[in-house]
Parts: sequence; structure tokens; C-alpha cells
Amino acid sequence: MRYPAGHKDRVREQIVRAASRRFRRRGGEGVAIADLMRDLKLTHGGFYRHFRGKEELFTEAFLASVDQARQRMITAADAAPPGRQLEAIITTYLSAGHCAKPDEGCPLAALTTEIARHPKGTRAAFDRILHTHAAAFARYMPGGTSAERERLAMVLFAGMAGALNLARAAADDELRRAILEQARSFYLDALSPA
Amino acid sequence: MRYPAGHKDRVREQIVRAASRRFRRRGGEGVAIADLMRDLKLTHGGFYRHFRGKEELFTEAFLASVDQARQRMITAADAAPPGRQLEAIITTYLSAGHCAKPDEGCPLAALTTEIARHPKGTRAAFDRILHTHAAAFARYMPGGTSAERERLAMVLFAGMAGALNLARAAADDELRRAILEQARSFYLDALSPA
DNA sequence: TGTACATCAGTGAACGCGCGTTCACTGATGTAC
DNA sequence: TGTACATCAGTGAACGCGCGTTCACTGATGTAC
Repeated sequence: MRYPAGHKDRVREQIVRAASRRFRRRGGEGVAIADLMRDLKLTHGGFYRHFRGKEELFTEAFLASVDQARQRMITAADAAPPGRQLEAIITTYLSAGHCAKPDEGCPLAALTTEIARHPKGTRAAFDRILHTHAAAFARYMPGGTSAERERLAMVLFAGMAGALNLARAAADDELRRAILEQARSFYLDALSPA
Repeated sequence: MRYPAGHKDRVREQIVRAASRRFRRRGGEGVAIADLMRDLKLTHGGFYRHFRGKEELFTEAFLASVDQARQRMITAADAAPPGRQLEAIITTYLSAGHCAKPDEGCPLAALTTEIARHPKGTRAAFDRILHTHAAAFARYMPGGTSAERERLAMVLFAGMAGALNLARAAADDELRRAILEQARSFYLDALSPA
């Protein structure tokens, strides 16, 4: 073969990684296959050696970015002192840094609205990753059964994603800052074991 | 003139109303001017007698739908018994009916993510309507100064919008129902004057 | 009162552009014999 | 070992389509005289 063993897999991974960033920054319809491939020093024709089409890439990139975001967030949580992991999750998620970098940030914030408009197959994959995601965070949540804590994690992340999106939409820096701060104190209060 | 007085204003209003529904259902890039005009038994060329372009329509339709959503929500709140208005806001917003009808529902849920990707002019208009919106709901919020209650209203609506979007993205009906229910009890608890 | 002209919301063909996808081709390497 | 052929990731022209926008035109009514 022309290329060394593993070459194709590496290229595919690069496409997925680059796509996951672009999708988060610009949304599904704001990303062109040709631009994406050009960034990787490739041409658009080769794309179809790796994916059936754009929808497949979107789904795969979304799933990959959820996994990546989860790992980062759990790393941040576990770096916190015992008993303060949930606090670390909330303050990290609702930080100015996360707000300023949608392309490296939580794909639930950047893409959930449009996933609601995607075909059912994509949304079924969404259900599964959402479950995986929430299950991983359930242990940081207060409350009853693990199923309850899992649902609470879903609602917490959904709520924080909503606040992050609102902050990102704000044109005024001071308004953005105020939204993030208010959201941090709201979710910290709401989930403190009072 | 060919058309009676007030005709142009009425047509413009119809365009804005139809657009606001389509934008909420399909997103900004999912709406074609020609389709929109065809629904109103008009042709696409006439659109430019009313608007400078699609961006202007998007902004105007968004603002109009926020006003409309606010009026509906305040009507629902004020129909509740005294002391239970906030509860009415939360249960109405997070109802299965609202979840099932994005085109008639809250534009903050349907469009905030993509507004974050719009030009600064659009986002400045967003800041103003957000302020108006939150100020109108501040009186239902618990807590200190009116500025604090206003920011709390922003965070509450952002959070509920996040939960609504998550529920809309879910492919499974049971998951959708569970997200809405968990979100209702979470926000009710968090804001009950405990 | 009648006639010529101006107005302007709406029409629909046409333009230009972006973009997803297809396809014949390339060329380096692997394999068969 | 050498030669002919197969493989296949990547190339880039081309196709088809949707869509935002422009523009010359229509025709009913208002206005000037």
C-alpha cells in the first residue's frame, strides 16, 4: 500500500478532531467539508474514503467531543479536595475561560439545540451518550438513588449549558460576566447539601 | 396606490410572525426566504420591499417572538393563585406541551446558541431584549435587590431553556419525560423560599 | 370631469455563490507468480 | 530475484442543487393639471 499501516486511522481521527472543534464553534451548517479537509492539507474528495457523508461525521464528532469534555471535567473534579468536587465542576463549567472557547468546550452547550432538529438515528446516539455522560457524574451529585443522581446530573449540565449559551450570546462583557457569576452561585447554592 | 392603507404593514407583520415560527422550528439556516413567502401566497422578490435582508428579518422575528413568549408566560403566571406564580412559570415552561412545540415556544431555548454566532449588532439587540425580559420576571423571583432578582430570572430562564433543549434532543419519549420532570422539581426546589 | 403621469407592492426570471457529493484518475507499495 | 498486476488513500474537475439577492416589469390606484 501507498501509506504506512495505521495511516488511514490516524487521518480519520484527525478529521474527527478538527470537525468536532469546527462544529462546536460554527454549528453543523457552518462547517464545509472542503474547508475542514484543507485545514488538514487534504482535498475534499478524500473525505468520502473515511465517511459516508457529513451527517456521519457530525454524529461521530459530536460523540467524540462529549467523551473528551467528560474526561476533562472529571479530571478537574478529581483535582479538587475531597468534598469539593461538585464545586469544581460548577466553577469550571461556568468559568470565563470555558465561555470564551466554545470550540474546545462542552458540546452539549454548543450543539444540543440543533441535535433536536436532526434525524432520529442521530438522536438515539445522543440518548446513549447522554446516559453515559450523566452516569459518570452521578457520583458527584447529592441525593437518593443512583438513577436520581444521574437525572440530576443531566439537569445540572443542561442548566449550566443554558447559562453558558446565554453568556456567549451576550454582546456586553459585563453582562456576560454577571450571567456566569449569578449562574455559579445559583447552582452552587441549589446543590449544596443544605 | 394599488393596495389599501395599512396593507404593507399588515404583510410585514405576517412575514415576521411566520418567520419567527419557522426560525424557532428549523433554526436560522433552515429557513428559506422563498418558502416563507410562498406560505403567505407571495413570491420571494417582494421580500426586499420589506426587509434589507435575511439578517434583518431574523433579528426582528427573534425580538417579536421574545415579546410574545413573555406575554404568554406572564399571562400564565398571573392566572395562578397568589404566591404560586413562580411555580406556574416553571411548570408551564417545562411542560410536555412547550417541549413539543418549539415553533410556538420560547425563542431563548430555540435560538440562543446560534445568536452567539451572529454579528455583534444582532447580539446587542439581544442584550436589550434579555434585559427587558428578565426585568419583567424579576418581580416573581425571590431574593434581594431588583437587580439581583433580574439576574436570577436570567439564570432561571437560561437553565430551563437548557433543560427544554435537552428534552427536545432526546429520541426516547420516556427520557424526555424524565428530564422535564426532574428539571421541574429541581427548579421548584431551588427557588422555593426555604 | 377627464387625461396623463407617478407611485410602489408584488412578480418571476436570472445571477452568483457555496457546498455536498461523485468519479475518473494518480502513483506508491504490496502481492502473485 | 524480477515482472506484471492489484490495491486504495488521496486528487481535483465536474455536477446538481438550494438559496440569497437583484432587477426589469406589471398594473391598480393616487395625483397633477
